[in-house]
Amino acid sequence: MASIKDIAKIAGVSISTVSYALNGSNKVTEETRQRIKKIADDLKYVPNMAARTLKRQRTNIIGVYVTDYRGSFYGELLDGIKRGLGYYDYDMIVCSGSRSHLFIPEKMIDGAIILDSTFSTEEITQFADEDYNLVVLDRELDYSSVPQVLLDNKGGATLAINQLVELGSRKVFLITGPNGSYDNRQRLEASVKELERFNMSYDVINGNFTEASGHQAAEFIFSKSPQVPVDIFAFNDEMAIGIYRYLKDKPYVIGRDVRIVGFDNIEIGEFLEPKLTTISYSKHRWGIIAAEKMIRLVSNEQAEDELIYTSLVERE
Amino acid sequence: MASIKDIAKIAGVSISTVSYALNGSNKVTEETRQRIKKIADDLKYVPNMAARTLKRQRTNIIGVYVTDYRGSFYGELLDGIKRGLGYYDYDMIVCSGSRSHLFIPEKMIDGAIILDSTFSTEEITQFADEDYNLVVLDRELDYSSVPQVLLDNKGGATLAINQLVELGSRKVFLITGPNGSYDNRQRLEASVKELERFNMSYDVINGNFTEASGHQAAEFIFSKSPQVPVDIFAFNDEMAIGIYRYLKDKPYVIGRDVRIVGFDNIEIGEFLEPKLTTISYSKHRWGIIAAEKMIRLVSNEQAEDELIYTSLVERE
DNA sequence: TTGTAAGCGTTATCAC
DNA sequence: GTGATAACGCTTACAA
Repeated sequence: MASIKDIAKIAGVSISTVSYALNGSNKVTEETRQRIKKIADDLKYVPNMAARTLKRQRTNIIGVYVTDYRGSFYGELLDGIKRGLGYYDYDMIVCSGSRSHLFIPEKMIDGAIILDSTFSTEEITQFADEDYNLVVLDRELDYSSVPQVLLDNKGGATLAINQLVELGSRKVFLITGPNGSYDNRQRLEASVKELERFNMSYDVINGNFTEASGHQAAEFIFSKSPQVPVDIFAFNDEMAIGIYRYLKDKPYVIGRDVRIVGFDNIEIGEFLEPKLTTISYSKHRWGIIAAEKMIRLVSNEQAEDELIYTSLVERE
Repeated sequence: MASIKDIAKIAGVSISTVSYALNGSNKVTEETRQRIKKIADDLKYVPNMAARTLKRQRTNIIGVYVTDYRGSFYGELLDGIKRGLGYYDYDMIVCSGSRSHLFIPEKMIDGAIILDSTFSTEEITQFADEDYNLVVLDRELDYSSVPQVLLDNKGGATLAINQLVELGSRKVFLITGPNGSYDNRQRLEASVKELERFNMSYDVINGNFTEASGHQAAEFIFSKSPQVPVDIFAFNDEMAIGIYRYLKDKPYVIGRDVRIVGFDNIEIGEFLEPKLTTISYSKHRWGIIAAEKMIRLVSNEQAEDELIYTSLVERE
């Protein structure tokens, strides 16, 4: 509410003196600084963001865009980003929905970290052409100015297939995500490649990363009374959970008659019975690295693409 | 990048004409409006947020403050708030961490919806005194200008106890949240009151709403080889999950030897074996109502407190 | 119907 | 060391 004008009036100095005093310039005596700071505190002065931004042409805020707020997937990632940005005195806000895409050209934020399928790649490249600072976590882009921090989906899928191979699998059901998803395409490509290397047969069943689609896929598989053991690589854990749910009142025993590998290592997996074997990676680290890339961008430094490696979590 | 100045220059008009044309004022001919709009589009003009805010003195953005980003708890709530605000042309950003509290006095946001224990109640009342628009979801406050949208914790706790009573319970273990939590205190108070009404005995075991503390509580209870059935009211689902995990390799059978009621109805509950009985409420509706209160505030209308009612979800 | 100009709250450049 | 003052990009009352 109070502005530097008010402070200046009370202190009997000009507004520029107030500004200098408050911003720690050495152009003002220690004594006046103290006096002015005291008045500012008494008035509970806080600089107006809009005015400061208008002048400075930056906000020190980074926007993180997510597809939606649901799911236990984002929490750790956001924590990581926030931590990474905090080291460098940047604030973070989390946004979702296409209206908030406007924050970018409006210059409300100094940069955007994107894990949000409501951004079209075209939209992103347009922003990139206009020199906004962007980091993408959910797609490949042929834009050297937009660093990508991507999951090593191929490595993860290869690990998953190998695990099934080691268990003696002869045939694998692949339950995929939606076609539009970059992660899905990568996982599929690597899985097929690895399966063919071992000369194994496989069936591709289209899912869409939701628990419901996993349930459906299981229905499809088991309604044909397949030969046990049935081996399944679900391209994410949520779909694997759908399979668990389908099998709950069926005679098939998970771990013996059905072997499932998931992807993402979401929290629930550990509470399933039996615990879900899955492909894991550090979401926290993913966030920290994304933040680092963004910091480099706003500092006008070059930022390289980076891969987040995966590992197999073998459970029951 | 392009400003109305650029547009004015190209169109050969003054900046005010551009502003009028773009803001749909009827002070300019349809013809010039079209011409100017065309140029603006070509230049990909987007108004600068800081400048507009500085002039208008509002941002049309509401900040939602959460304690942290983890847990599957917030997703639906945020969805609800976003939906509720969207109806009225307000944007929403999600914030966490004490640094971002500054957004409020900086006037970066027109109001704050708070579900964030890092706000002290003193801080909130100070902001309220300075006439910022606040809605709280996580505490009681004697401030008529700050509407509260609270869970009916007492109703929920009463339901939980009644459920155990109906199952024939004689004694109940209450596993609480942290002392500082308003929700926890309410649940405890109502539970005790209800238990005493039925003349039942009970033990209070201090937890802190984390899964780990639920696990510990279970360890404490079962290490004393208690008389079965053991009846437990865990003040949230996460702690109930901790109990499940503890009991996994123990001889006690949940549903027969141990009966547990949780609180919150988080998603995981349905995948536990057996499914978790819990106290439920619509997080989505909670969010929508919180948004409505905020809209009333920014419209300078009176907003009443409101309670979000709970129900028992009886599972296995 | 269009243009001029003041003002929003800061920061920063220049005189003094 | 301090004070005027221009500038950031926009909206809007008023003048033309």
